[in-house]
Amino acid sequence: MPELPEVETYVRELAPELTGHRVLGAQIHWARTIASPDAEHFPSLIAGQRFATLGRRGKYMLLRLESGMTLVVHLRMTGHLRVESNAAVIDRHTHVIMPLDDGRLLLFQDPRKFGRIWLVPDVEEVLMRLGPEPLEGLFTVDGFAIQLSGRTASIKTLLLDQHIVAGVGNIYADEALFRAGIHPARPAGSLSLDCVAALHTAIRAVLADGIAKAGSSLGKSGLQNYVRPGGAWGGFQDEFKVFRRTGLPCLVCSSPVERIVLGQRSTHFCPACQR
DNA sequence: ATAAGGCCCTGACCGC
DNA sequence: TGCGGTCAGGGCCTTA
Repeated sequence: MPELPEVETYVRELAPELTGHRVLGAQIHWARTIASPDAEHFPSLIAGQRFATLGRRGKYMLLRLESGMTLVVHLRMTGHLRVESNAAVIDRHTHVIMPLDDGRLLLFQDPRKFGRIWLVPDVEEVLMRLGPEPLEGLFTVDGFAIQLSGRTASIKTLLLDQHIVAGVGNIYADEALFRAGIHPARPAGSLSLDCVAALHTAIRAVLADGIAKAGSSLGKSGLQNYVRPGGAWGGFQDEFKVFRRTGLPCLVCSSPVERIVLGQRSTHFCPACQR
């Protein structure tokens, strides 16, 4: 599941492939992938546009075009954006095909069909509700504490709320809570300022480590798995302390890692280290 | 405004 | 081997 580190890896590795190249058009095989404009108008609008710079906001990829418009891509659960020379990789999960000016193909593939693509003049149309970037200066301990104060929902649930902080998903939420020593079911408003500060530090550290390892590949088969744009696996799954380690000994204290469900999401934690 | 639940989707996995 | 049922899960929508 692509979260901030996985999307950042995509952006870094796709940028040299796409920058300066022109899109010739688009074939759309699953109309709902195109969120804006509609699938009918998308191909003529993207045709002829040249990629300028690539960026990221939360879990959204921003492919900026020389025209000033931006191609925004959200991979959701199982989306893949890749550049291929060989049309043989086109399969029934390939929902958008964008030929490039040098004969290569920019492909959007997604077995689960949750991923979305926008082509917009102003990215704020898509991103306006997102909270601060966790690795940038606007994400502060004080601001984070204000967002959590008075909230009765579990801290795990609120870490997944993109309005509070952008880019954290299930993997990095569990790992950050472990690093901060906080029980995921704690009501968010019950955390002391010290706890909030520790969590703030842990979120930044775990995301930075995830980026350094090029994201987390979970070992599921085929397109179900996150892989880097060139097909290589990420490496952060080898650093997990609790995520999908249910029943295995905590790497710090040897207590069995537990799994609970919070906000309809699997949640993993060490009952001894996190209270 | 907040919290909780449903929905979109389909491959993988499980039990029989 | 084959088959039906269940699960995962980000973001958005509805309901209370």
